[in-house]
Amino acid sequence: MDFKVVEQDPSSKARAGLIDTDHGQIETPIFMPVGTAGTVKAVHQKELVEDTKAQIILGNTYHLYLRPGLDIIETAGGLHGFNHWDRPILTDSGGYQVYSLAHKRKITEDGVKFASHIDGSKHLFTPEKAMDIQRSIGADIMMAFDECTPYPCDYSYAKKSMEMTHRWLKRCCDHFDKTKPKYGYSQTLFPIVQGSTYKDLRIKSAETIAEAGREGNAIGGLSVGEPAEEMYAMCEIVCDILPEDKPRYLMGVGTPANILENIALGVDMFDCVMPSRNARNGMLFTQKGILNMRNEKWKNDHSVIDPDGTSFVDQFYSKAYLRHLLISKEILGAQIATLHNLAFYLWLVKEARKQIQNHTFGAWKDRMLKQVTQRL
RNA sequence: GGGGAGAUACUCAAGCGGCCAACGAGGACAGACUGUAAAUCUGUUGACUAUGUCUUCGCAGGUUCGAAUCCUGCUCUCCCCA
Repeated sequence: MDFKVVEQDPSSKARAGLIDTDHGQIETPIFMPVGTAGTVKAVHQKELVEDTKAQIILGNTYHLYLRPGLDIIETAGGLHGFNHWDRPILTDSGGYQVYSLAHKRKITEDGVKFASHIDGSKHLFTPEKAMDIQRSIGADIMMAFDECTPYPCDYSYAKKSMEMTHRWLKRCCDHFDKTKPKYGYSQTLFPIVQGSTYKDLRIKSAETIAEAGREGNAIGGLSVGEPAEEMYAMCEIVCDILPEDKPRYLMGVGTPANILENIALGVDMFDCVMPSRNARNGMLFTQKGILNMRNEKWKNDHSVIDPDGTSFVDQFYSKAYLRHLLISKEILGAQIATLHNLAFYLWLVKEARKQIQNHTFGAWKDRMLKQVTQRL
């Protein structure tokens, strides 16, 4: 993997960059749609490429390991061969499941024992195993195995957890470095900053992660319920420590406003289930604000979904029709809404990149922030 | 023509003397969702001059301190026999 900053915004720490992988180039800042189980829910690969303009998607170590299982993915030639996405893939390590499935797992120094959410079977995830699984999946960007701490999180726990995540990182790096890619293209490993909402812990963690000297760095443990201002504060501290010449990936973020604010702090990569999940639940994000498409006010509104939208669905279908589909729980409703939201998120980061290159990012960001947070 | 069963809020459907403005489901309406246990979850859903009052359980009477619940008549629906 290779990264270079191509333009620095003069009014903030925002930058436009390029990531090169063996599966192609990624223009940053970038939003990466989440495809946990090997699919970005409700969207075909063809639509993902041609309509949403996705450049890289996520997969999940925990979910894919449990189902369909690594033997099947390896036989297919890795996840790329399995789902026929031929662009870059990033896999989360299962660290988020340590948080989201907290009541189904037990943490020890060795690793995390999960009781499968599917059948209750027990599975021990260690840093080494997380590397092995991601090698088998064939992710272009692999994530270190960490503990995503909850919010609020008391200081002593946050510190202990962070220190363990750092020890796990060492094990991840060692194991990554002594194993090889399985499918003939290169893979890289991103370590993850933790430290909850504590400034000193975040500083310590960012320094540790920077010292690991990997090709890119991630910020985790945020957007877990803390106020946005705390997220920004932590992100700022961390971004200032993480090396400038490597991509910074803020995990699990966020709303359009969160993304703009964090781009301004120097973040290059984002992922979030929000555009896809909320789409399925009837929420549309647009330049002009947020629409709850299930609301009665759209019932007889036959104007196009989003006149500013870049997806074909935006001008092709009406609000009234989309509302009908969503209310009726018709599958097409989820598909249209997801296409719209992902296309919007990808437009947002692409436009941010353009504004950074034009040195107009600051004013544009302020204007967008006012708009995207509106409730329509 | 004879016999039987039933009519409950937008719909279906519990309740069968007081704990009933009435279980539950659907629908409708609103909200939540941030490295996806999520095409999921939560709340509201008779009216109002709203920590209380009023009007509701086919219609009209009656019994009772008290009725959606018991009695009488009527209207309508469904089933079986002729």
